[in-house]
Amino acid sequence: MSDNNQSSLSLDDFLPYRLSVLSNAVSRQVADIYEREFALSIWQWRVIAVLGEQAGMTSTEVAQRTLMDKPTVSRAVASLLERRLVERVTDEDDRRRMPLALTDAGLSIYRAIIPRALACEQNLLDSLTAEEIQLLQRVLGKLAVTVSPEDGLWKAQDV
Amino acid sequence: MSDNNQSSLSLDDFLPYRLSVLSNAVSRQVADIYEREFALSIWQWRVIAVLGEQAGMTSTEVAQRTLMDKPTVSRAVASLLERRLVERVTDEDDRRRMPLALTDAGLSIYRAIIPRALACEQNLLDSLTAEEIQLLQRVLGKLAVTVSPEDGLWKAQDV
DNA sequence: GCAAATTAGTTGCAAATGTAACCAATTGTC
DNA sequence: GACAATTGGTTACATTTGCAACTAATTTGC
Repeated sequence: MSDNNQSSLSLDDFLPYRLSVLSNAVSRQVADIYEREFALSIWQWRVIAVLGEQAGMTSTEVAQRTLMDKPTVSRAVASLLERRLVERVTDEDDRRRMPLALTDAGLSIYRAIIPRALACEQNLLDSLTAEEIQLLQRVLGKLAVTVSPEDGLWKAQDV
Repeated sequence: MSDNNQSSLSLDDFLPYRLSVLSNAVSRQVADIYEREFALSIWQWRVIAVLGEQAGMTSTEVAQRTLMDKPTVSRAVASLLERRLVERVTDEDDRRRMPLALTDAGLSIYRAIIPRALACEQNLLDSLTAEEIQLLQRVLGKLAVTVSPEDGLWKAQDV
């Protein structure tokens, strides 16, 4: 927070480190919800989250959307299929594509997690003023564009 | 960035997700420096970074400081010892403790990386105004306290 | 001053990752 | 319409990971 101008680096003041530390702490809080209560991995939760937002995505689309790599999506989907939280059909117009959707069970888990996750987020935001929140959102957007201008944002690891 | 009040969640607007995505993108940029040019893993780089800041720490202290777990530190230190970037002595007052320090080679790598890392950070900050930077620092601090009040901050994964 | 409990650090092992190789269906090109 | 190139998706394999068990040195309690 002090001198990040020339040749000295204090890890604690180093933005990438601070972001990482914060992001991980926040992720852990959210993870407690879906891991502990629903036995979902981060990846499984992400698949559910995007399918909840938009049904009918294929594995590849989920991967692009969430920045998971293909094998990770494949495995997450496999276990979700097994648990009957997700179902999959073959697109007859292009039989390589296999659009996914939440089952009723998957949807109800999705709906159970959402308010918890939002409450968790709200808990964080409650420590900030309205101006700070607004500015944080703007700054995160700006930084995201700066680091990966191509895709506008996106590059993740743990929700 | 829109409605995160009640029952709908847009992953893109979800703070934990945004933080994660951003943090990972930023980490990747920094990682390019120490991985590509110096063949250091994140863990190895972190050990070097803290020893560069404060020599004489033991593995356990490094672990606490950087939130790595003990085996990870142990392995990172082992490879750094092998590459003669770090040296280790046995504390004769407590022969379990083995304080670490950078060798000359380690120090010169440290010094080579620092300006690159800071430039990378600066590149990010350049997209923000002075007020935004100041406020970002404050907000990150507040959020860190909110997520993990005990240790004030700390919980990381990739620099 | 000795046994139990603690602490520093390492190692074993099982699970999670990611890269690359892979199969299958589709598209493009000639 | 056949063959190369592409794309959706899975599988194999080597590496990384993190927990738990372990050894060694030290401290505590009695």
